[in-house]
Amino acid sequence: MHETTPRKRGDTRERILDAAESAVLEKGFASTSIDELIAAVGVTKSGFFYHFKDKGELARALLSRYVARENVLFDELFDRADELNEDPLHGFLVGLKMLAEMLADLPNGHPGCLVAAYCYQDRLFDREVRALTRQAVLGWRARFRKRLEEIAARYPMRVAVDLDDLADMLSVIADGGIILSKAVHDKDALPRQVMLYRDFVRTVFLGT
Amino acid sequence: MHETTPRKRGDTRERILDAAESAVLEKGFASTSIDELIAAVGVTKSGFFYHFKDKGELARALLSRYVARENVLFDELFDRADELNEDPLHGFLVGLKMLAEMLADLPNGHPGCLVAAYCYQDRLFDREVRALTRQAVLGWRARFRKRLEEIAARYPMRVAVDLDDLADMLSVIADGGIILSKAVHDKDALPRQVMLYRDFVRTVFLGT
DNA sequence: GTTCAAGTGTACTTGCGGTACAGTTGTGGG
DNA sequence: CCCACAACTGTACCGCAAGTACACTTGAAC
Repeated sequence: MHETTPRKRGDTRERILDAAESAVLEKGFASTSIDELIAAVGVTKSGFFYHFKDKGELARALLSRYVARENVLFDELFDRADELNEDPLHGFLVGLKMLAEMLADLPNGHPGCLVAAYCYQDRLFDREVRALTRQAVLGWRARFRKRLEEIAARYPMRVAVDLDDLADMLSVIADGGIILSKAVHDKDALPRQVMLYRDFVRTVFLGT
Repeated sequence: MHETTPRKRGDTRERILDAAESAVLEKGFASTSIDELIAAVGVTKSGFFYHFKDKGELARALLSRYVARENVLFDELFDRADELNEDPLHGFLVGLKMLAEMLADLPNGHPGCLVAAYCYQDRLFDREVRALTRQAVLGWRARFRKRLEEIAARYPMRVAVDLDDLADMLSVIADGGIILSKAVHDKDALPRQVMLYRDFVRTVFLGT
């Protein structure tokens, strides 16, 4: 009855990561101070360094957790969409609509993509972190490419596009849409862009 | 024969901005130290503070210059495309192709978008800077929406999309494509995404 | 009732961002 | 010719944050 045996209440480590994630997305990694994190969490500096040997280890842990969570989220969302739909195209279109609705339901808009944040500060990080961001994006490409191949096996392509590019386009729309939403202070801009991507996918396989 | 009367050779201020721009795009604003900028340019700290009263003023000047340059670039590129083509749709499609080619010709890939970098560090900046990023993105929306309206006046829309969203999508593709390119270390990913956007625009107005 | 994970407390070093301000230099105008 | 001004240089300083070191405490599990 143990396995991990955390401690009394909600892992301090996780709460440090929570505080760090939102701070990094608002101000960047360099200007997120350890002092502010420990103040937010209510732990001492020694407590912080007990969990992370230095700031670099925090960066790695933050990104790993983020990527793992995103993958779980995509798994659940598109699996759920597929349960409602036999056809791979309509399953994907339903999944995209669910994604847009989920994004629209976020009360303060999407907080930001850590991979994007890290890309714009990549000289701060070691090769391990850079490899992780690369693998994350390539993982999303592989994930969506697989789905697009299943669709292309049943539907003729009305517009000649490369499936890797079309798969990448969803990450591109997500990251670009987040920036758009943040820049114009319109949280609905991101879900609208996802729906536009959905229109494109539908048109590619079903025509106009 | 003066007007601005700079000084002997190439404005120091411009060279500071050059150094700052590439540093900010690689490491973020906070971790771009004034010391590294003055070392790169060959000026003293006092020299720096002669041109910028503090780091915030550097941030403002950097962004203003960036946005102004981007606008000039878009003006020139799409004006040139229109000269080659009477039709607004084909002019836009030619412009997008020229944009993709220009991006593909960058030897080290696109260095990054300052607006995107600032969005992911926006708590570092004052309201003036945030207003500038907002106006920049809204300006791009207005620019491309105007072109899309000219197209829509002559071509029926085969796919029902909002023109503001379709206009925004180009900024989204650019910013997201830059992140994709940086993340996977493939400089050609960005121009391919621009071409994919072009495919979408063509399909919206010409069908499959 | 001891052991171990999960911390606390205190003290210190280093480096950077930023401030302040007086002094210097080259060039063009009167 | 020299003076004014833009464009710097030199020096000195402050406060904050990252990171180090290490001795100590506490609560739960076995």
